[in-house]
Amino acid sequence: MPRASTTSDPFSAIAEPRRRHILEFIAAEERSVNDIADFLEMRQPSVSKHLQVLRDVGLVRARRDGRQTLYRTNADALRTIHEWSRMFAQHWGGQLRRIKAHAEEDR
Amino acid sequence: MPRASTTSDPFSAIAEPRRRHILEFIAAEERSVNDIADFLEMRQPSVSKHLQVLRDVGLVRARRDGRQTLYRTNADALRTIHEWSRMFAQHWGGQLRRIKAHAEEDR
DNA sequence: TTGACATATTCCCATCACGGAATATATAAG
DNA sequence: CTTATATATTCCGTGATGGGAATATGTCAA
Repeated sequence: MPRASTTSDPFSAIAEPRRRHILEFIAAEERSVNDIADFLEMRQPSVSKHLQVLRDVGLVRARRDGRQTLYRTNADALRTIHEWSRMFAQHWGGQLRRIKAHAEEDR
Repeated sequence: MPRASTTSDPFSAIAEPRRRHILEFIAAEERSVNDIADFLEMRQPSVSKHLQVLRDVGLVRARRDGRQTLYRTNADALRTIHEWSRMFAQHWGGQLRRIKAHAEEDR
């Protein structure tokens, strides 16, 4: 049986490096499909398909602006992943101070 | 082209729900292969194969103890994922902000 | 309408991940 | 050494994945 469907699980969606790159690029501000394609040196159809996957799992949102479609991250969905990985924080190495600092941040 | 090899990237490794379950189960204390298989109701070879993947990307460590092999999480590796998802933290709770900012709905 | 631009979708295909079953290896006990 | 237990590995079949190419859809301007 193959991996969990990429269109039903944020963890699978970010398994693809290209999709992580897209998320990183649009994190600061919304971008059009071609902006993404140009910056990441990908073909437009490939970008559109990745964006569709990211939309299906709720990791990005889209907004029409004339002929363009602007995409932005839905950071709240990425929070799921952050929370999950946080489960292991108690075993992280490093100073207690750093762990405390993270605890404060996540509040 | 398929997804990035599951044996080279922690993000791909945790894309599989079973592997996340394994990580969750052994997070508290190290466990043997059969303990994992019993608890998660999986076949032993399947567990061994998933553990091998997790070892290859450094997410778990193994220790021989007689006939058993005890596995534990390498939480520092999971920290990579935590840090990556933290990149989007500045936009968390942004749902309300966005609703205020844009009256128009997505697409 | 026609044409240019922007994005989405469809089809094809090589690749690879997963589970199942069988088997191999390793360690301990008798 | 032989046997039982614990885990690892191999082989196979099925099915999802992502890129490429072509095409479709959508939007604006003249």
